[in-house]
Amino acid sequence: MISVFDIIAEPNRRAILTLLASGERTVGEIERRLRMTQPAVSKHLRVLREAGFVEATVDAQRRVYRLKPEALLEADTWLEQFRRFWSGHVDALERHLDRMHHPHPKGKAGRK
Amino acid sequence: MISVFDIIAEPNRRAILTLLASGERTVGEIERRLRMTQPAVSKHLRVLREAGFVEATVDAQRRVYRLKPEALLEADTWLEQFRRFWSGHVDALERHLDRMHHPHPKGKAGRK
DNA sequence: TTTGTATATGCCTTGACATGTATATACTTC
DNA sequence: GAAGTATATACATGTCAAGGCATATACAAA
Repeated sequence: MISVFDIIAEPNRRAILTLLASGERTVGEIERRLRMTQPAVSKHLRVLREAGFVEATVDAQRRVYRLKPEALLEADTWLEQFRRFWSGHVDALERHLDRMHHPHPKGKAGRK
Repeated sequence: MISVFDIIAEPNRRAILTLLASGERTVGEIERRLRMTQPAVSKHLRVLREAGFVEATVDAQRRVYRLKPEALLEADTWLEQFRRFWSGHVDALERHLDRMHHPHPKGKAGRK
């Protein structure tokens, strides 16, 4: 089971996703737009397809690929836990950092 | 230059970031909480530190690590381009998917 | 049916990275 | 200073993924 994070770790894959965010494309279009070799594109598309990030419909010899944005939700959800740090005002961040600098009341590790 | 996406692609690294989101910790604390070996923790922390995701202060033999949340902003920013797909109402997504199904008025690729 | 176009796949090489074990370093306490 | 604690680093190893090239497959046009 490959994770969302593995998917978006690859730059070319991110580029493909970004491109598809603007509308569906054929393999050839992606190939030319992103200046990748055709096999490279096909392979990335396969990964993206099997992971549920894109889907394709057949048009004669062409395959038209289309984004399945829901798949990215998980990554966004994970980032949510950090969003509080930068969203809102700088103050919120500052207050937090401030808090971070004080010793937390956790179980003091050094048992010696 | 290692990217944000490479950083968060590693599960243990994500775990460390999540843990640090709740407050600063020493290496030993991380080690025990996440049940990783000490060298593993140190190595991931090194990567995180050099990439600007955490910082450490010295306390005798201990190093207290602390999150630098700003570093994650870039990932959040990248995801922003997809957020419109799922944010708001289902309608928004449906309308989009609908649009995606229609042939886009791009340069028809097949020049033959 | 031959030729061209569009996409997928197989094989191979290469490089990056995560981990484990062992060890070095620094500090502290006795 | 000797022994223990906390962390970093070196080295060796295994895994895995990305890319290149060649080729297979499917469809189309002539």
